[in-house]
Amino acid sequence: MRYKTVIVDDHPIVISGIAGLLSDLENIEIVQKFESGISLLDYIEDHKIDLILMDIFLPIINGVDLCKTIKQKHPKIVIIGMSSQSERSLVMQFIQNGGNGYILKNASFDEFKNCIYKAIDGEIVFSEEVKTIISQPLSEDLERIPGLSRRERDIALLLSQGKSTQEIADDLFLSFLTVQTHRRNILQKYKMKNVAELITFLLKNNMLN
Amino acid sequence: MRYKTVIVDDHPIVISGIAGLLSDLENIEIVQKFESGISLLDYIEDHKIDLILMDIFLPIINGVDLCKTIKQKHPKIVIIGMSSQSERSLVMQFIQNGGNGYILKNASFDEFKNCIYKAIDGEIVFSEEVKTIISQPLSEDLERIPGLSRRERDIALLLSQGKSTQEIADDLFLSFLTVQTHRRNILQKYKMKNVAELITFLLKNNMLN
DNA sequence: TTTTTTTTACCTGATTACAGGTAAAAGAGC
DNA sequence: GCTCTTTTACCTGTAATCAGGTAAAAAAAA
Repeated sequence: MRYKTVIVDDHPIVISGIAGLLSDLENIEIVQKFESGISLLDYIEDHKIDLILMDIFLPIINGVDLCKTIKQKHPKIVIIGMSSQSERSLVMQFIQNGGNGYILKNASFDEFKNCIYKAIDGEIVFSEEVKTIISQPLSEDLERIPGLSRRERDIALLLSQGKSTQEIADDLFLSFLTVQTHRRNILQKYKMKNVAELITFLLKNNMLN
Repeated sequence: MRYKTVIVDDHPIVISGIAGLLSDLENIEIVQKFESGISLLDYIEDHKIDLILMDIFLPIINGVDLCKTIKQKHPKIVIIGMSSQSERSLVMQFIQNGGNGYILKNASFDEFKNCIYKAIDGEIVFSEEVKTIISQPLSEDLERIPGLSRRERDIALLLSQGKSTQEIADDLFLSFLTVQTHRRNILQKYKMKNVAELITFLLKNNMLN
């Protein structure tokens, strides 16, 4: 049996690179290439597909949402995500939305081939560098940081827009004193001296938006 | 004459994609492929090269510095930069350091071919999307933003670390009042209400570090 | 249901930031 | 030389933040 495979990437060069790589694999058949997720969604309704290799950073619709949409209707299709750089949270998000694996584009040809074969066999696969990314920071980066509550995030966002305590209170229909308490709690939670340090911290850790 | 060409990219897939593309061009001969700039610098001393296609985001040494180094010793080599996303300032920097062109990786095969041919003929070339990037934002993004002076950047950096006016004054051996003046000037320059808004602005525009 | 977290709210005092105006010395550019 | 920008510095007053303690609804989790 030959696995009907499609490639989704907004870089023509990358598509041709992957296509060249996959042409070595006998039981993989490339049936189509796409530069956006929209065109893939059209195609998928009328054609049988077994395997999808997709870039995560795509125009219009991103890889995570694309994966989720496809998996809802076609759970049997094996989907492998790719990107140049990667963050732990992004990889986890992709897997939680049904992805069968994640490969960094700096992976070697052998890594690519191994991952694809294992994914077809039903395994969840990661390229080497992805493995180190998702295993290491678990103890320090994500578990150490408590995370903002909904209200705290609202207030932090308004703080980053330069609003004063009074303005935030007016915006959220709260008492001045309530907002003041939230401010203090946020600062204490991360042991920050003032909003300046807090916002630097929040922005660098992508905790706003 | 066949142009001796090397490709530098830390993604094996991209290398093979470009190699596949260039194999169609009769007067281009790919003599070597590299995953980092260091190995290229070694190679270049002992071998004749006419054309280099290089990724800008490389490990250890970045594309801009690599281009500068090569051009100092070998000004006749034609160097074309590539990247996935691009900022205006980065493209300009690359050209100012001797680059002969810049192509976004989402360019079509035809764009790639055209750019390479024109670059060989001595032109400075850009792919379509790069052209729009470097022409459009001139009036709003870059010229509108005055930029921080050295001292202002020092102070802004310490502010982002949560330091108070007095602490900054102590750190930089300045009067409290001097730092206060700088703070006000920075806020006025960008019409920001307070440090919170300022730091959001500076970080989002990569104006710190 | 009980427990924990979140959200709401108040009081006080010390510290700091912000807005206004002013100005001289040093350096860069023409 | 002159001009513009930058860096340095001072004074005053108002407004806002920060740190301390306290506490009761409301919501979420156990």
